[in-house]
Amino acid sequence: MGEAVAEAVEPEIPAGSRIAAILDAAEIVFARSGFAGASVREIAERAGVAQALIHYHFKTKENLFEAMTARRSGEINNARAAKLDELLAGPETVKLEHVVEALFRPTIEVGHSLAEDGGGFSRILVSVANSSDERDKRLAEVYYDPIAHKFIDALCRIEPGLTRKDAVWAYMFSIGVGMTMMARTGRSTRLSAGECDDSDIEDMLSEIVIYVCGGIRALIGNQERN
Amino acid sequence: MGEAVAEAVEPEIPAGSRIAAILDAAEIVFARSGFAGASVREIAERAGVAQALIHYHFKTKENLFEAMTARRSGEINNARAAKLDELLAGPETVKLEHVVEALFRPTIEVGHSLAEDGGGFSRILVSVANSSDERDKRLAEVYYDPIAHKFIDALCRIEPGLTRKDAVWAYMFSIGVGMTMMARTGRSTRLSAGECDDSDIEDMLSEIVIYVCGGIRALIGNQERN
DNA sequence: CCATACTGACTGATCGATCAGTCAGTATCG
DNA sequence: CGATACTGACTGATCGATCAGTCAGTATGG
Repeated sequence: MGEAVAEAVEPEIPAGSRIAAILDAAEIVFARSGFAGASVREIAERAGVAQALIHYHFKTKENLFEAMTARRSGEINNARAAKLDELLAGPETVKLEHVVEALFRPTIEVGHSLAEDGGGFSRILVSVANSSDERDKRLAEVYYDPIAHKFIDALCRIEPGLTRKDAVWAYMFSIGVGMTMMARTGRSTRLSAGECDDSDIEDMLSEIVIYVCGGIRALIGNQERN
Repeated sequence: MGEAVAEAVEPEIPAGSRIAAILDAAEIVFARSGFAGASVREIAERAGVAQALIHYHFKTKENLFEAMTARRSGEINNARAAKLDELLAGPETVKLEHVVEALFRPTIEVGHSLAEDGGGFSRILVSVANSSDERDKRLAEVYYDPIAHKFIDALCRIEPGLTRKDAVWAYMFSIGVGMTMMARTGRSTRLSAGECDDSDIEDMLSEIVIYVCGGIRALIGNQERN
């Protein structure tokens, strides 16, 4: 099948437009305050537009939130899919470590742009992924389930000892580990007196890859335990 | 030093009291709507008390949130500490699997009470743990850092090959995996067409223990990689 | 000339918090 | 004993602030 996957709703967003300014502002404000805690007023102020313009373009606060989510999710998942396809298309055997890196690296590289403290869309992604709220669950399903299936399929293919069930658990748990990285709470820095710096992306990512691959491999050959 | 650790602020909460009713209601409403999304009015209504009574007892919405958090966190971490101390006090060598279970089981057993859909305090814990909000960060630090240090120390003791730095990463990543379990989004069920049921606590917990122990062990002997 | 982009002024609803005041119980004192 | 003083628990009413959303009208550019 083709390559375009998750857009078709977004009719392109001119980079310098007021719409892009609104989405940028929304990303920062929603990241800091969450959906309920954010106000359309503050987003408008930060974007330098009238509040009514937001309602003119997006109609509701919920639509704005979804548009902002869709924009970054498209970026992230296109990059993820490209990396994964490249790995799977190659002639040599695929290392689990490379798949895991394809899963995580685009998320942090896209997610940590904007927002002065480096935690822009990442923070939103964390709360959406962990929320039981109906809106957030729908967004996770629409924008992240397709890529999840791709990675689960890849896990099954490169690790034939992994049952489908354990591959799904492996994926879910690994995403959970990734959330630690995305949340950027500074807790690891505090708990380690500075040794584990969660703003040092490369260091954290290398540790995560080791841990996650170890976890996934531990699930292989697990089918007779049930 | 003594044994009492995290209370001393709470002057006991009579089980059948109105205060307990308010805390129960707060737990349900905050779990569903988050801090900003919840309203003191709704909590009062669910508790069957006047809204003003909540302000009489707790002064502010923030104080109410903290009191509710403190109550359950005390339950959870007392149970965690008891299980861990019991393991470490025994004569035989401590298995990593048992430490991991001591970390997670109290969390789900306490956290999944109340709230019709089984996701009561768990949901609050997830959002607090992953939030970059100052209030949530303070709560995590006050109520969860002490027990975190206990478990990190235990990891270092039973797995001498683990550096302190990697033990902190191991702890952080493992908590991240646990969050997957606490969030109860139903996503694993959806992604697996029913095979991975995140409301089947025992099944999920046994998978998590395998994955987390595999991840932690993969970090052992990692010091020369940097 | 007309659609698209955009705005200031506004609305009704709802928010957390505060208020004066009620009421049952309890200690104090003659 | 009974009157007085005082307490904590609790409430209905209401405060000002803020919320998302609406609308009539203006500017602009093809």
